[in-house]
Amino acid sequence: MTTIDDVARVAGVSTATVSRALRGLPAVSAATRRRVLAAAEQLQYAVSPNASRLAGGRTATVAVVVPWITRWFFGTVVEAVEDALHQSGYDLLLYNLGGRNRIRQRVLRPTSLHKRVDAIILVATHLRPAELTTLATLDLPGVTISSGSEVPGWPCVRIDDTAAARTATRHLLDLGHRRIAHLSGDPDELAFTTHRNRRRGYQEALREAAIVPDPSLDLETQFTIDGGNRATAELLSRGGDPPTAIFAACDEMAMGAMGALRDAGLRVPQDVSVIGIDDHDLSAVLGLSTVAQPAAELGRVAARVLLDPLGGRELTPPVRGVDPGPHGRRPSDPTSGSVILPTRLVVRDSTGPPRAD
Amino acid sequence: MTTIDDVARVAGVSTATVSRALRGLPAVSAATRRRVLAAAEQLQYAVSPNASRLAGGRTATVAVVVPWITRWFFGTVVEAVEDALHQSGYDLLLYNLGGRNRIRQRVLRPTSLHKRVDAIILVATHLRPAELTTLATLDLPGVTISSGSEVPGWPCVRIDDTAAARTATRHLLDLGHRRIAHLSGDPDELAFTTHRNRRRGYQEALREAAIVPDPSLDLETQFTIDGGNRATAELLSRGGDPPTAIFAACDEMAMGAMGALRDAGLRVPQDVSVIGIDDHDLSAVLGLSTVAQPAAELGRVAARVLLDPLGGRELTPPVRGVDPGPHGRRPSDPTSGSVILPTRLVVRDSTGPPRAD
DNA sequence: CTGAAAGCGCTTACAG
DNA sequence: CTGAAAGCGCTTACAG
Repeated sequence: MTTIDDVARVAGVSTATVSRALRGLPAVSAATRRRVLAAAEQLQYAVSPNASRLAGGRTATVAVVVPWITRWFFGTVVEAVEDALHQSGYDLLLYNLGGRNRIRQRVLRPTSLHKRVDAIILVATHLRPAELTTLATLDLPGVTISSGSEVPGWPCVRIDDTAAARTATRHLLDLGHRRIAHLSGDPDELAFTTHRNRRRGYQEALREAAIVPDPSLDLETQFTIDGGNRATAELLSRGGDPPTAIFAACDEMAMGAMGALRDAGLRVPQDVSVIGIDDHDLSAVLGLSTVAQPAAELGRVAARVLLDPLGGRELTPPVRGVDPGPHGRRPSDPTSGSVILPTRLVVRDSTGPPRAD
Repeated sequence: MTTIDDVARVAGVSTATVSRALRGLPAVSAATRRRVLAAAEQLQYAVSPNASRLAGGRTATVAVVVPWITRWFFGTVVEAVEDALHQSGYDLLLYNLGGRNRIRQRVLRPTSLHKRVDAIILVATHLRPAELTTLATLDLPGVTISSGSEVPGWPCVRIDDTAAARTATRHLLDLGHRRIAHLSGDPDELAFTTHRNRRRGYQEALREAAIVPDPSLDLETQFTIDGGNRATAELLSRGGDPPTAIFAACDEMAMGAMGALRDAGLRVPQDVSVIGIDDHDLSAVLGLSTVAQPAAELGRVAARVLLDPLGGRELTPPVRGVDPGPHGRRPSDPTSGSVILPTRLVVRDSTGPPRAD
């Protein structure tokens, strides 16, 4: 294996000079730099990340923690984050919680991320008190996306969930619907603040229309196609007065709802209207009305918010305490750098006026 | 930051003993081990991965290269691989090619993965000759999943694409269809051997039924919902004699096709039958008939095939050359360890007999 | 602009 | 079973 010593020998300089030349540091003459680069090229030299990181005191690695990489929102976020990190010279260490507690314990405990990453991106994950303490102990910079928990000192990049839900619900109200069901996430799911805020928006919109929310129309299930499917099937199996419209807290649940309606012989939107939140890839094809959220943009912005203070390739230690410096986050302003990105109502074929009968 | 020296001091032993005790090596007395573990616990000590890897000569990291993390198949594979790797103590370094050449160059060049990972998992990626040379130069163990290219010395975990396509097509033939269209992947896509094999299965099934494949019914597009949508729209816009059934090379394309058919006012399956390959999460909800492939199982098996010779947590250097040793792969048997997993026809509501007219 | 030397925090023969 | 010491391959003051 060729090392920095080999390059130094071939170029006729010291290893210190090789190190500087290869990293583009200023204190190297043009001629020397050329010789070093030529030697490195000739030897097909690649720096050892472990040696470099050990000596340099930084890992150039960011942990990305997501609940379920297979779901549209998280996959899209990770794709954007991966691109941004790699462009800035950072490695991406992926942790997929997947609802498994053993993974949670491995990731969210003091000894696992410690010394392993320079920063953390936490996507839609609700933290238990002990886990928050762990993160505080780690004392690493980080950013949350669609935060399930506020982490002190970490900015959060998100949409306004309450407003998005209100927009979706109001769209149904404007069409004339009065009995509007809501499919919400399981409170045990990882980011239940998302569910809570979307429910709040739903209820606010109803109340603004002088409708008292009917608890029997508000179902908790999984944030998945299958969850939406089962919840809707249950709603329909109850008998009584079914809703004329369904607001699902995400597009995947909305798709599941559409499937259940079809199975029950009901037409969308003639018999029941359906709207979600996301603008999933499939939504356009299925004609699903939705409130679009910019998942990729959330990832891009989060990476930028995180990396800017880190200084791109030149990591400076996270700033803490009394004097936060020019880029520092003030303890009194724990969400400095937080960003809320806009959503947009997209009306397609799955929503229409209720039947006249 | 607490180091191994701190633990050694508190436990009253040398750092060598701490190192051995913490890693569970046998040559430590029970009493000493207890003291060391207690000291480590008390100090909240976590080993520095970089120092450990530099000294130990292994990275305990596996690179996972996928074309598009946002697509169902790759997301599902990555989820399974991530679980298996983390359980075995390996980090997962994610590379999402995303059709971007700059990423390709960063990943698939000699200096990027070198010294950074112990092994590579390459998912459905077709390699150019120069990239194959690069991998040979890196001389790392690896495994391909749904291989786009045979990498010498790397086993491949996959389904039989030709057989899966034949099964799907035969299902349509058995229902009485004669004009069956095929939606295939773009030849520039990353894993075009997949497309080629699925086309072959389609054509073989037709020929077995004494039907000459009609090139005008065989469309190349992207392996996505949108690709299937546009290809189907084009098929329908041509006029003439439309197909009575569509075999899409993956479920996402099939979903796009269903959308285009709906937009054209055609019913599935009364007017046109549709079948895909995958068994995507959404397929059950949409009632899409398909040939199911075990994406998660492909990932699990690939991780096992890769990690078994690596010896789990105790990495031994990859075996090369004349004497491959007990776990080695013989140069004369480049795909030793390769696995083909079974697929399964799943008939739902999107396929039926052609119209009688 | 350049180099000698210390140091990053571990692991691993080697010796006992 | 345990320890002293060398070494992994870099980076970084420090000195010039």
